[in-house]
Amino acid sequence: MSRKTFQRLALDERRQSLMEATLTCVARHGLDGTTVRRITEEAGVTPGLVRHYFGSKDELIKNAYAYLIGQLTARASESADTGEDGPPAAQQLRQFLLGNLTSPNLSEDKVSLWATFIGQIRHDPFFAEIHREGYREFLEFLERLVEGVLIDHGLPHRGPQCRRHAIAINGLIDGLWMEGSLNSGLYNRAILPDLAIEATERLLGLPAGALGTAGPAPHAPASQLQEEIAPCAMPE
Amino acid sequence: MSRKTFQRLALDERRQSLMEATLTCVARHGLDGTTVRRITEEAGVTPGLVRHYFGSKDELIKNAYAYLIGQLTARASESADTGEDGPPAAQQLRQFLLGNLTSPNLSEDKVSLWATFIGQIRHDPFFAEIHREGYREFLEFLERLVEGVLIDHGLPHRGPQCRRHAIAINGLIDGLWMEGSLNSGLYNRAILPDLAIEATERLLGLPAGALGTAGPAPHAPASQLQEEIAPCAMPE
DNA sequence: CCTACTGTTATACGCACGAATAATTTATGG
DNA sequence: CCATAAATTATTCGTGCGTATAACAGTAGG
Repeated sequence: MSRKTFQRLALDERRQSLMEATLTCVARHGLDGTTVRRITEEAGVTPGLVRHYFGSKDELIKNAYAYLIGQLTARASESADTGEDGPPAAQQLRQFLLGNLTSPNLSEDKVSLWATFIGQIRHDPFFAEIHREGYREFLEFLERLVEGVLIDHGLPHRGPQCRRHAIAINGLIDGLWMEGSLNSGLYNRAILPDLAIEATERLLGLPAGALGTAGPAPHAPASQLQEEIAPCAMPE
Repeated sequence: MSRKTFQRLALDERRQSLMEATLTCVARHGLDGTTVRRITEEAGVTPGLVRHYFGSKDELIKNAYAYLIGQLTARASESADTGEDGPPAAQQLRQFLLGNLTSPNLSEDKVSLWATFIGQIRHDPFFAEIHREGYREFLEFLERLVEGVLIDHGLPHRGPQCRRHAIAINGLIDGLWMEGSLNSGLYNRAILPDLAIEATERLLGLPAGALGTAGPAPHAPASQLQEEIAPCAMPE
């Protein structure tokens, strides 16, 4: 009986591969269905490696959560490119909303993962800390976008007011993202981007169309209705 | 060694007691930490009863979820009493917002339970069905409230428009409810009710104060702050 | 080419789980 | 007050889990 042949991987590659396999398992089978054996099978290795790289299953799962949140917030921020000579604030905010309410962020997998881990916040301060950090980053980023838009429109933009607006818009995004990802079928979720943009304009007191209400995006073609694919897309 | 003395309970009482013990366990230990032995210990009975009343642990958990959602939606609807001679629509909507963004609905336990089960939707159509029904009920109720308010203010209230408004406000409530319940400490969650009311006024295009922005509720005293304080903890 | 190192596999152990079955107690109706 | 059914307990069984340990194999330096 011969041993399995294997490949030595760099430390970070192996760790990353195990974390991604973990997220795949949690998304596919839930936390309770995620076992060390399944994770390592998904990653194509044997169970012993979990101990070798993370010490325990719990540690692996915590690291996988931090990895996921890092990806989510990074992608959310990237969608609105705030460069030195970036687009005007209104368009940045618009892209931010779009980025959160279309594929790939609007995904049943992602919201499922996200919710599963939220359920752990109460039982382990580590999860709470990761969540808090991600939320803070998201909120502050949004607050800066809001401030820029208000300035451009000559509206009052003192600190507390911007923060209140950011909290409300963030709530709106979160709620729509969740229900849209779960896709209960009560409405076509393709309406969400427009709906969020219009709602944001009203929340900020902007004139209708200030964020470019019509159509999905300046450069994208009109047919966005096509259902996004990616049934089992792993976080890359 | 003598046997444990026990009490015969009516079928529904026993079932309910087991479902509540299940929710307690899930909230306290997560789904993966919820075992038949723990559930029945919490309920003060022996593990055999799970099989007797629900057939299996999985069935028990599904029933517990349905029970939870039933409670949540019922309480949400009750908070705005829509009787024959109930209060004006604006106050009903206001109470609805308040009911969802103050204790006891704004609770870490509840959002933790809720998220845990959301994570199961993808793996079992039963959970998806329960969620869909609860969401539909919530949304339709909200839509009716919105319609009433728009009519009272002489604003356009055709069907599609009301629905869009309801979707947005529902998203807002969901998002604020979640982050507020998790209480990451980035802001005092006592500001949420006012914030939501103001945001809803803007979303619907109502004049400021139309929903009664000042103070928590007509009958409640001004000091609502006394509850959980948790002042803005400064991360870093 | 050898040797030391460590990433990786293979195997085993102890434990807690869900479920099934048997024994016993409570309630009910004539 | 007894007989009978149903509710509840007590115990057992097999399984899969997380983890620990030892054997093996790929890799690098001399």
